[in-house]
Amino acid sequence: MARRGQPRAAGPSVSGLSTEQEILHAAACLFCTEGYGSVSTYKIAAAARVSQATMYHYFSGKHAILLTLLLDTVKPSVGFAESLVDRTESPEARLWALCAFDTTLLVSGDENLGSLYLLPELGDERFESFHVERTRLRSVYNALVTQCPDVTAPMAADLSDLVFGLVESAILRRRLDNAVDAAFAARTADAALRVIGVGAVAAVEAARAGHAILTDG
Amino acid sequence: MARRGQPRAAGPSVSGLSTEQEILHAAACLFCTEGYGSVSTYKIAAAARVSQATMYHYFSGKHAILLTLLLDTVKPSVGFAESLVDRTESPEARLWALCAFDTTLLVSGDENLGSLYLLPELGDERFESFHVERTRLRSVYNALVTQCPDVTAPMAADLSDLVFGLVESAILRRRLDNAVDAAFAARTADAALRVIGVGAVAAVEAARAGHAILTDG
DNA sequence: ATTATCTATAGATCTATAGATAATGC
DNA sequence: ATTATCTATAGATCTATAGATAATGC
Repeated sequence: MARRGQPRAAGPSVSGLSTEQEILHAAACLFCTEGYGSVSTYKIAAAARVSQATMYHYFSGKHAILLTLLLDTVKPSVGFAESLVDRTESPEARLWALCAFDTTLLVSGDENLGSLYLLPELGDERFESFHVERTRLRSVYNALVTQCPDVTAPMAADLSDLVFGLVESAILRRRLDNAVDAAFAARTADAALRVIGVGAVAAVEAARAGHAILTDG
Repeated sequence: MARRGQPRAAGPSVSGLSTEQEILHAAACLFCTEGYGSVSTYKIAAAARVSQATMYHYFSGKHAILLTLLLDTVKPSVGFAESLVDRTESPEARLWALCAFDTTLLVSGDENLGSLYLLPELGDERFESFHVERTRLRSVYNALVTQCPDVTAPMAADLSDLVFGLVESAILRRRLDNAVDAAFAARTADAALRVIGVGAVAAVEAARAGHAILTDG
């Protein structure tokens, strides 16, 4: 199973990751903690233990690395969100599940990958396809919030933005305090239902049904 | 009132701002939209219509510009927050006022200055004094949430982080949709009270009293 | 004399490519 | 032959400083 091509000067990957994965991992770590523009291709390559030129064998430039990371991070959320649209559980239960799912993604993993969503450099048009995915995700939040019986039509857009914001604030929280416990996602989802005005009794039932969506699949 | 020194080649400021203010304004705009590491001192100087070297007359480097912007932005929040600590209104009312005040600051002004809080580059030790101020602000959120009678002690830290996150999510919202109406801050403050479990009746009274704090001063 | 600005530039760094090298596959 | 990697480097860009210049203040 040995690979083709000149061997890496620094020796093979200890983690067993492919070179491409090692580059992505190193870049994710650096982009999240030091920023995009502040990190050079040289620095990424050094962290991935390859020469700077080797990066170009896998990616056309730094922007292509970031785009890959962004799409890999957002796509699971979009996939789960869109799978909820046609389910028969109540909108509150599905919203609970979506909030808990996304919060879990944001607070798990070695790096705080959600940080990538906050980079000002994402305004660059090269990252347009990421924004398309993110907008799809927001649309599902908006659809579920709108369907909740407690939500009146004029408030729906506003409340769905507040809920979306509450979930994404997990990114900010994690920066301050990397130790987030396992139940944090459930508490965030509970708080989301309170934000849209679901009463205490209905919220308990929605949380139960939402949790069931996550566990049965 | 003419100023000393060689005149600026590009002519005097049209806006009436001092050169130093023009540099800060240009840098704020660029840092928020393009990032910190991605913006060169040359680009800031060009936007401020001075030579790149002139920047160094006012600031020891790019980091000093960012630190000035950060402290100028966070200090009004800290000042207001700490003025609330010794007031006699209910903790819910004071929390409402703080959320509304901070949200208003985040959504007003030409630039989305709150974006600066999200830059990964803030991990650099040069920005430590900003983090000290931000921690003081968080402490007031935590103190007010803890004092609310609806909040049980084991939940207090978590709920105050959720509230703090909800307020800061105004930064993310504004990036998506710069047109935020005047009542958005009040709706965010209302949502914050729901997050910590204040009942509907008590929330109306807290919002009224909180609003009074903002208007009487 | 002091101040604010400018021009010029040295030295550092960064990106992207050209071309060599060392492995496997056929 | 193909692939993955390396070394070397051209050219672009960026930071920070040195030193000149053009205004006001005394």
